[in-house]
Amino acid sequence: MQNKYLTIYQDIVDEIKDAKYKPDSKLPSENALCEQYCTSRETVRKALNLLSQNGYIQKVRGKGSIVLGLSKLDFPISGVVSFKELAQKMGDKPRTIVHQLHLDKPNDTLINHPSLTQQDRIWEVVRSREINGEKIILDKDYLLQKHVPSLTEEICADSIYEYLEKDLRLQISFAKKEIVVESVTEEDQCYLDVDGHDQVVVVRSFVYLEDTSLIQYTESRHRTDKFRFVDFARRHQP
Amino acid sequence: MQNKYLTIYQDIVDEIKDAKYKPDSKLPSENALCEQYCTSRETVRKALNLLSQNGYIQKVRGKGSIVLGLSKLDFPISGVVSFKELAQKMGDKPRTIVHQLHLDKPNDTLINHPSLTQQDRIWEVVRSREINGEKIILDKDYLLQKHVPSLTEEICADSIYEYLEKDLRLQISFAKKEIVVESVTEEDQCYLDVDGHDQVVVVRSFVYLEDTSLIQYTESRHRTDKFRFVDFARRHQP
DNA sequence: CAGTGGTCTAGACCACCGA
DNA sequence: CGGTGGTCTAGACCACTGT
Repeated sequence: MQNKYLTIYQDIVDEIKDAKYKPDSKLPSENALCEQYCTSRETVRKALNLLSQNGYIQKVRGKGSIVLGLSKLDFPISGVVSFKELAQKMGDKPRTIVHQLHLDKPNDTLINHPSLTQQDRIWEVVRSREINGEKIILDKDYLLQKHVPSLTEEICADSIYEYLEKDLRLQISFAKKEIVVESVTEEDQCYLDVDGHDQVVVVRSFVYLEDTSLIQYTESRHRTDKFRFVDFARRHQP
Repeated sequence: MQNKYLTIYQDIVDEIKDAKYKPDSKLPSENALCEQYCTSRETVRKALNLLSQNGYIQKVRGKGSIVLGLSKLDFPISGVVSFKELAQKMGDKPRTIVHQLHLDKPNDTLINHPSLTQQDRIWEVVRSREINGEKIILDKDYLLQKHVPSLTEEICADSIYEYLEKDLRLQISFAKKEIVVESVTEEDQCYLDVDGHDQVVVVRSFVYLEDTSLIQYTESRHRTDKFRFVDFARRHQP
């Protein structure tokens, strides 16, 4: 069995999704949940804080914990999510076309990164993502060979993330992400159905492992008319 | 004096910014911090968790807390941030031009929102934001009069957020945000220096108070060449 | 007022890491 | 092995909400 507080968290998430706790209604009080789960209050509070951070509830002092409308469900991208997870949520038939896959020296973007030395070799992967028959995303991935010794076309056509986490047992921890709009390049025109657009949305991410070492740099280029980024943001006081 | 754990948090943030704790070095252990701040371990851990959530450190079990490179400093937008806060970080001279300010019935976007009734009246504010002499952002704000009884041009030209939080003492709690790219409208051409662009980045936000009631809907329309969204995302396991 | 969530304490045991 | 962070407990006091 896993953590007690994660169990409670998952339990309540399920109950919210099953509408046993309805939006705008209140969760049982923390003390009540302590009894229900036979645990201490701090443990219950850990679970509730997770629920709050992930947008399921809102805690109000002196009143209780209010269940929010199901914000999470229509979150295409938020945090670090892979294309496969995303496509599955959208219920479409995704297709991935691998255009390039080879080892190379670090490029200009990576060469100065502190986690890298000149000797490091980088897997360079270029893929188009197709949804409903249209190539709307161009993904350029750069993976450090010291963390990912080998890589095949089959893996790239499926999901690199899944391979990293399930097979290599690597723990992705966090990512720094930038979203900007840029002009289409020749490469975009070659690998995307640009459909007359002259700009693309570019999402650049540096992805890190639990020990804070860089494992991947990604440039994800989206056709502007198909791009949507949804976020749930708490105003942090500190 | 404020919270003990917030004090510790702020203290360490300052020390990271002053380079007393350097990137890739380790923070003192939790037990050491307990002694240093004369407090219990859970309190220290609360502060460290905040640091971790905000991208200052990365905790590694069995090793310690590693100071990350200063990610937060070059974050133009992340979470809920006002234009004034943003402009100040960029060190530019911002200017706000108020084009419209009046009370009206809820529009199509708001009419079906659960926090609203047909009787509610909405402050409608249209403003251009100018940086370095160019009008690059068009902000369309809709504020619920039941939460914001009165509004003046002076307030809108300064900062609505500051007025809400400092004067009205309202606690902004969270926001649901969407980012998409759309074609420029006539209104954009009228109030923005579109400069030949035919698309804008649109950030739509629903802003909520601590009691989960809606206070504001905002449409922020950015010239694509000046838009940049930076995010620090942790992969959440649960 | 009683009940709620927010903070804090002083312990405990565990899993993990490095020497 | 000792030191680290991760989890958990059983209490305590506080600030806030409603009635």
